[in-house]
Amino acid sequence: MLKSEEISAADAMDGSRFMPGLSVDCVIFGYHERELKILVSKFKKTNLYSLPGGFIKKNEDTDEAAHRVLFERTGLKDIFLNQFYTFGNKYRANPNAMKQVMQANDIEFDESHWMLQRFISIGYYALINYTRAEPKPDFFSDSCSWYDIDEVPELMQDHQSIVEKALETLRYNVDRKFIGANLLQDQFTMGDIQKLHETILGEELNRTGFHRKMLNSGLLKRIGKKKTGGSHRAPYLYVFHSDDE
Amino acid sequence: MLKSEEISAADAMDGSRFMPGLSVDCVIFGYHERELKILVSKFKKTNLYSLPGGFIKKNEDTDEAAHRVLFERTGLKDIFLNQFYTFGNKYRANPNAMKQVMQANDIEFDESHWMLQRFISIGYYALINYTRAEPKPDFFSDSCSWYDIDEVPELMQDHQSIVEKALETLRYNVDRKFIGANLLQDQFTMGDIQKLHETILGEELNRTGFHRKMLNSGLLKRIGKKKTGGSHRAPYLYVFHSDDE
DNA sequence: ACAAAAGTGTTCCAGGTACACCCATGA
DNA sequence: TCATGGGTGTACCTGGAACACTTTTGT
Repeated sequence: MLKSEEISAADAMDGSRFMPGLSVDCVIFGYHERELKILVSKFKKTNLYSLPGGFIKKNEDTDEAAHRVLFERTGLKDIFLNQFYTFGNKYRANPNAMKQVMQANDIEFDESHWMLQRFISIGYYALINYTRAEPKPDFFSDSCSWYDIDEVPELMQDHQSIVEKALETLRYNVDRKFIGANLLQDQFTMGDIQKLHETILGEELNRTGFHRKMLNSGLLKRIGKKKTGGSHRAPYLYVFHSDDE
Repeated sequence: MLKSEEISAADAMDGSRFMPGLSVDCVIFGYHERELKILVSKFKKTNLYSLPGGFIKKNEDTDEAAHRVLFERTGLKDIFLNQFYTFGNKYRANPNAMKQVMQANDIEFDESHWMLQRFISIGYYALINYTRAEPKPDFFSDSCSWYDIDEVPELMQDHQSIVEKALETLRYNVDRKFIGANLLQDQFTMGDIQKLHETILGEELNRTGFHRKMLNSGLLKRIGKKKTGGSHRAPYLYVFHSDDE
């Protein structure tokens, strides 16, 4: 079902379809069992790891390009996506890495190939539901998979600092935007949200204070009790208001 | 003294020097007599107004490009400059306006000229000292001058929304960053800062609360009294700490 | 002496933190 | 019935808003 959207080898190498010297890079966050994770791609037949990214079609908004990359990698649409910074250092070119990639894919190229030039990259971060995503590698990659945020392999170029800036932005926005609504299941307990926030921020939060702050924010709606849990009082379940009101 | 940095007609039109399809646009804020102002350029022999902007040289950081634009328009270096958003709507092209500009400058061009294509623009906002800037038009402009923020003429393309986003970011950051240090003179009274903040935010602030908040922030240093003022108690003068500590 | 604006003290309230206590549930 | 984690009440602290009062200057 994704086939129609997939980029073929010929398409991927046809620089004339894209805005030259420009790319989008996506820091795609997921959350599972108290771990914050991101998606990382590994280029075929190399040891090069990178963020999922792509180029911007000549008749495509940059936001559309980011959504397209996201869809191609995860199969998900209508995702929370946020532009956070544009990386325009003059040394942002990757000739050696890209040569390796093209050689590994038996692609002919010369020194002036467009993929060897300098790129300016627009950084987006996305929040997705870990259980719903089905990570898929692109044409150049043989894997696209989840890594715990502190176990990310060494990334090519400045992608490590892109991740850091994304994480910084996420932390900065954590109690200002609907973070949980995108990273959690539809129904969750107060403890679930608190654990999520603690994982993102990397620090423990006061339980009762957090509880009240969340309730006062008006974002949550209490719906019932859960029982399957362990040997303790069954907590309420909550949903985010925007779901149905 | 600026001559060596000025862009000549030939240079300005030589697209091969720049990253294609990319520009920086600068919202340059100044403050004078309780008015927040920005610099706006007017293209020669047209009625087109735009933000000061420029292209990114092939061997230049985007930040450097923004600083260069700023220097060329104001004669100032080491300016507070902040990237705030990248505008990548697919309709960001300006063929009609640019044709007018080129015709007005007797420049020959055809339909495929690089300046007629789609541009993605990286938005920066700058804070400068109104009294120190010496606004200078560029090659294509016959003026570059200050406009009160609510009396800005109609700007070409989406420049109006760039201004709005810059202002929004400025308001958001007003008590988080060293706003005053960049927009005020070296020495100022508490009333001066309060009036600046009120102007930026577009609302009145509690005098005593503001006073205390500023003192508690630890950013200010009290240095002495001023007397020249009107018929009232002489207020203290302050400087920003970073100036000499 | 009076008006004007600046500096400072006091009070009040909201939000956050901390602690305590009770509640419900499964082993 | 006990351990465990969830829900809620109360006390405290801090920072901002609001108000009053005092201080200093020029007219």
